[in-house]
Amino acid sequence: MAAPDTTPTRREQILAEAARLFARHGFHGVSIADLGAAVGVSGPALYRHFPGKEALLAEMLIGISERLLDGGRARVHHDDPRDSLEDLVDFHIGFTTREPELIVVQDRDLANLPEDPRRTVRRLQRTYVELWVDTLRRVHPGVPPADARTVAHGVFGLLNSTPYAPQAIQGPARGTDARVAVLRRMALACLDAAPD
Amino acid sequence: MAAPDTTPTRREQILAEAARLFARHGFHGVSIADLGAAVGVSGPALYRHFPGKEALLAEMLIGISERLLDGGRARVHHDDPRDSLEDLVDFHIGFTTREPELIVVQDRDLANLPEDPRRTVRRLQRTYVELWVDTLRRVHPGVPPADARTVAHGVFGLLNSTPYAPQAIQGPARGTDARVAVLRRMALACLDAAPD
DNA sequence: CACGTGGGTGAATGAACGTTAACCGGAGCG
DNA sequence: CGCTCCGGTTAACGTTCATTCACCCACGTG
Repeated sequence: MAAPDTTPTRREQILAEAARLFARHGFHGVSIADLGAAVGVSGPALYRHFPGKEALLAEMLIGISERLLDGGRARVHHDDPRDSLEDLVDFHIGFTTREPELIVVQDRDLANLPEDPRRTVRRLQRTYVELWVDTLRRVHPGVPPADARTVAHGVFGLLNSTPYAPQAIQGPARGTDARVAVLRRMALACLDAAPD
Repeated sequence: MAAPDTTPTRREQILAEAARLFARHGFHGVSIADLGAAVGVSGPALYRHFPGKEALLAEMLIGISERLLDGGRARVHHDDPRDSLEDLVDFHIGFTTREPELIVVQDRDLANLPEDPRRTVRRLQRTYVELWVDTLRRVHPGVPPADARTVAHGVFGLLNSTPYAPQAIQGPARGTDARVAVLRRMALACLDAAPD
């Protein structure tokens, strides 16, 4: 494959900086002017790229949920559901380690979305959860759906704790590999704790 | 023991409503006027009880961290560290099920605190984490501190996922007991997954 | 009974912010 | 060359809010 375009478009720069800043200060803690400054333009220039601040957040959050859902779907097609489950874990861990800011924004600032995109995001999230629930129940058929949902939410909470680790909050760190290994083991242990 | 004073002071009413509203809409999503309305007075009346909006948040968050730390400390004095660990799990689950809004506010709105109280909260939180880390390492002496910290954060993420469960978001629900049981099993499984 | 104080009120103030308006320079192109 | 977008700029606007002011009522107490 050819080297992908290395220079991000202005639009992508803005979304990336917005993710960083929203993660650090919260949606309302970042002004349009701040965000402009972060990409080297000032204030109202952003309106050339997005219809407004909320629309920007909407695009970010919908993007995240879609990437999660798409990635998840791509990994549930193994013959052995156990393999699917492990792949889901690895995929999710990869996402949280590669883009901790997106994880933070996604569950911190959902409430700041207008009604309409919020429903979209929630629908996508629900579908992603169901992916896990179904796979889990294929591995452990005895588990009631409600419990499987509890397990799925719990495992997300567990894996999404990465961004709050002291080191992870600014830039990738030394101990990343060790943390990934520990999280992986914990997640699988949780998923196996489901039955009985 | 005598029945404790059943009528909360105005101050407590305000803190309770603030927790509810902040959890639902975020710190910046709730105006002083909203908050006043929620307790049946209007706007500036709150300044009779708190020096300002941020001070109110500070008191709430410091209160939460202190209650967690105190509760945690009260449970690590067993002879068998394994008992301490299980008590810590039960205590923490109790807190998250009894007061989901506080958990939400605590990790969503920490960033909205002024520098000074924020440091206080973080210090309290760190101490609470160390309580878990120490207890965990007493049970599994081989685990390196960094890994133990990863485990502790992960378990918090897991247990704190309760408030985001569809049912828990508004009022205590029917399936609470089942969820508690599942979470407990997962938490213990995580804690035992720590060593190799 | 006077009175101070605790807890309220509505109106005024001032800052921060999202958004819009008016204007502009340059790159591609007929 | 001249025109049209594209992506900037600064200044203005209007709202929303936290906070402060000036005033007020109702108690409990000396």
